Amino acid sequence: MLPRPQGVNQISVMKIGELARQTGTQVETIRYYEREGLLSEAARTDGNYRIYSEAHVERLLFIRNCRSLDMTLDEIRLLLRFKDSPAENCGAVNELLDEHIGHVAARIRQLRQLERELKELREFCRETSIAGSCGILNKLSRQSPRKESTESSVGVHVRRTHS
Amino acid sequence: MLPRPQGVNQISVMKIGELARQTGTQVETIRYYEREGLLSEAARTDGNYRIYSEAHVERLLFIRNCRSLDMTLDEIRLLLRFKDSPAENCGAVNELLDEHIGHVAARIRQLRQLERELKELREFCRETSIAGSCGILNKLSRQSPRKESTESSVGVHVRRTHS
DNA sequence: CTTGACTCTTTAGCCGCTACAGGGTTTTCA
DNA sequence: TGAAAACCCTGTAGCGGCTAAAGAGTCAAG
Repeated sequence: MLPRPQGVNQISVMKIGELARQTGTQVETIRYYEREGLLSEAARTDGNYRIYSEAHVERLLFIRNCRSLDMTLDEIRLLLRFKDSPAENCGAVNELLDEHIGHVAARIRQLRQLERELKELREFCRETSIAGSCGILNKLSRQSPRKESTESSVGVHVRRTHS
Repeated sequence: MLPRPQGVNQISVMKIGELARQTGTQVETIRYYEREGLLSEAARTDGNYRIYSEAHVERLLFIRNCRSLDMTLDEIRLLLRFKDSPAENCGAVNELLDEHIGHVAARIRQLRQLERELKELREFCRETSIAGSCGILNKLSRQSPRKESTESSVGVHVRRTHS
C-alpha cells in the first residue's frame, strides 16, 4: 500500500520511522508531540499505522529547529499558530524571539557568576589533603547560601546547570 | 517540652518550620531531602513532629550551598560522604568540583553559541510584517536542525535554557 | 510459514522540587 | 476553658520534555 521506504528522499508518504529518520527525531518524541498537539493527529493505514507526508517533515523540522534553539513547547505552539495563519501580523513573533534572547543572555550572566564562585571555592583546596581539613568542604559548611539573583527570582525562565 | 521558637538564634532544638526559616528552605524540601537520604531521619516528639538541632542547620546549609552552586543531589551526596569521614583523602572532592566547573563552562559556551544563532535569526525580520512573509518563520521552516554540540551529546550534564 | 523489523497503546521514570488533600497536634488568645 | 489559628504529619500527583519498557499487533522478505 505504501511505497517502501528508501534510503534517500523523493518519498512523500511514510510511516513514523521514516519521518523520525528524516528529521533526526525519536519515534516516541513524534508521538509525544502529537499528544501535545504540536503535530495534528496523523492519518492511519488499515493496520493503524500513522502516515505522514512531506508537510509533516517540514513542520517537524520547524519544531526541532525551535527546540534546538531551546524554546519551550509553549513558545513553539505560539510560533506554529502564526505559521498557520500567514495573514496575521508577526510582531508577536519578533517579541517572543527578543524575550527568548533575553532569557538566554540572563542565563549566561548567571552561569558566569556561578563559574566565578566555583573557581573561588576551588582555591580553598589547592592541595589534596584529608577531608577533615579540606578547605572546600569547610567553606561549604560555613558560607550561607547566596540567594539566587534577582533576575532568576523574577522568573528568568532559564534552566539550571545540569542535564 | 520544646523551648518556644524565638525570632532570633540561640535555639538549639527546633521543629521543621524553624529549621526551614533558619536555612531559607521550604519545609517540603527538607522532608524531601530526608526521603532522599541527604538528611538522616530526624528524631520525633511524642506528637510525631520532627526535631532538629544546630547540627542539622549546618548540614542543611551545606546542602543548600551546594545546590545554589547548581550541584546535583548525587554530587552533594558524595561531598557529604567526605564530610562524614574526615580522615579520608579529599582528592575526589577537588575532582568533583573541577568537573562541575567544566560542566558550567561548557554550558556557557553552548549558550553563547545559541545566543549568536538567535540574534542571527532575529535579523531575518527587522520589520514587523505579516506572518506569511516573516523572515523568522521562514528561516525556522527551512533550516535543518543543528545538532547539539559534541559536548552535550557526550553528556555534559548541564541543563537547557528555560526554567 | 516463520522470522524479524516495524508499529501500536499504555504506563512509569527521570530531576528537584512544589502543591495539594485530608488528617493530627500544638499554640494563642479571648 | 474552648475555639480558632498555626503548625505539623503522610501520601500522592504534577511540572517539562522527553525516554524506556511491556505486551501486543502488522507487515514484508526469504
